[in-house]
Amino acid sequence: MTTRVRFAPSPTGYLHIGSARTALYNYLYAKKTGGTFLLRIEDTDLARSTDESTRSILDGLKWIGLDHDGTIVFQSDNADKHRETARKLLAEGKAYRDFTPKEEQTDKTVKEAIVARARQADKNMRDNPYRDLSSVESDMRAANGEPYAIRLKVAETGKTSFEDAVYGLQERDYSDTEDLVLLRSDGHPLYNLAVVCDDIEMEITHVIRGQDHLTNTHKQILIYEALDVAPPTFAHLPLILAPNKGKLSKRKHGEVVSLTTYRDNGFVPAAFRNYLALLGWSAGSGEEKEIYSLDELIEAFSLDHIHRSNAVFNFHENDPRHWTDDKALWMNAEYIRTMPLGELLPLVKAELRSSKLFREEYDDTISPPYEGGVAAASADGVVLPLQELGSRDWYERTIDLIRHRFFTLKDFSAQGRAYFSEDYDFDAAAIAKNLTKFPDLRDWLPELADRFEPMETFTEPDIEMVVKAFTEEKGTKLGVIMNGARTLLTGVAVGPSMLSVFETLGKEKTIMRLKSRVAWN
RNA sequence: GACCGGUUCGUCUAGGGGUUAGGACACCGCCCUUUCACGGCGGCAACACGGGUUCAAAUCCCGUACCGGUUACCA
Repeated sequence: MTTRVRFAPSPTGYLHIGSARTALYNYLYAKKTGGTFLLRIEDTDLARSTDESTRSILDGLKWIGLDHDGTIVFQSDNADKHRETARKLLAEGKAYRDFTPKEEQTDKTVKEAIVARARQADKNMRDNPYRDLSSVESDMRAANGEPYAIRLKVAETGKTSFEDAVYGLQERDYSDTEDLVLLRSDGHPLYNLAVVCDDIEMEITHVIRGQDHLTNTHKQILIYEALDVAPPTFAHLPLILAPNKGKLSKRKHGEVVSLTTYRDNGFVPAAFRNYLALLGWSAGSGEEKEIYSLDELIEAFSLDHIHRSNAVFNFHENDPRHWTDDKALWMNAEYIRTMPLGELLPLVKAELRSSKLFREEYDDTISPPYEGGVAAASADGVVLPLQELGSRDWYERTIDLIRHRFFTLKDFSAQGRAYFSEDYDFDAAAIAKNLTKFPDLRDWLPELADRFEPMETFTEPDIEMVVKAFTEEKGTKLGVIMNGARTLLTGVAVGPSMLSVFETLGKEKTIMRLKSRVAWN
């Protein structure tokens, strides 16, 4: 029997990172076992489900690279089958009609009711007066149009048990499980019924989902048993918690919990996927690897290395530099600086495009692509100065140069803006540290520009000679000139070797910016 | 309250009877250097607590504490 798993989100908001991780684990397990990864949208809560949420979930899955197999199942399409199943159970005497009038409740009153019920100890789960109503009377009252819900008739004694692939043997006494409602009095099928029916119909072999469903599982097993169908294997996942070890929610924690936030804030999908995979699972057995490609994850993944304890997602509110978990940020930086340039380029292109910094000549396909680390050369093997390279070569080499200190793709258009536009901002701290502190630079930098003017080849060795001679002449330190120039040329205090910056920007821009007075005012 | 889980550095984790308790992130220091959030080297830092079992417990058992989940005619 081949493995069939499903990811079954309810479209009541954006894709939560915890859900994204659940989807990832399902995907990894399917790929690992050569199985099928299905997608089911659990949209039976009509009041809260929205198409927009569905779209956002689909976008998120696509972004993080989890393509599902087969067509998407919308649970609401199966409502008739769910109702039929409930009626079948009723006809077989495994469920009963509950004529207790429905209480009108809001989310708030429900929570209050749960707390209130908690206070009454030793509640008997079988005290429903309609549980043992004769079928004759039940049928009669129903025929009279009296509204009723259908509840599963849970046996008086016994227990449900199953072997969870993560948490091991799970047992629950029937006396701890109520006669759960299968069908609402308005005919609407409820979650546990719908899930079981759909999982049976979709021939799901492994249910991999959050640990918050652990107790639901006992109810669902009861339904499987009533239906006389063997339940699938269950694997429950530890939860992802907020820094205070509480629930990670949109209400409380805002957009850090939404997958789309990471897409919109310059994350490399593979990096975030890698991070998520390691939050609740590890390869074990002394493996000290952190960076995993998708193929490596599939290769290493197994249910028995999923952790049992919840993990804290350690972001820092009100700290822009640590706005999300440090390890996620680090991993993203790691991907940006080490991934093959060819894979990074499309991501950077999208970022620069959205900031209107991308120019079509960067895409010029006439010149061969820059491969990273190797200087571009003309046909006869002579290394060409950068400014003589084609636009595409210049662009690709520049991206390769500046990516080493970037944390997100946003940095290419923010800190990296000066490489692509004349319209860039100056960091106040950088100006204070590298320019205003040395007033002489006000005259020296334009003067340095004059020294560059007559240069025929504007390459690193030549530039170095000119700058060094200039520094000695002025009797100052090389750092003063270099750092001042860096601030003026790029607007920021950090970046690659200054000689590469000069060469990358080219003679013309270098001269122009050195003479500019903008930063000084 | 009841039922069910969980507890190794600040965080993610390895280790599951004998280890100087390992790695990663963060933080700190040194080196490299014209700057730097790159790179190199190093440092700080953990087995929740109490009993037992055992020659030996972070590891097995029991209890306590704390944290989490569930307890809907929500999903």
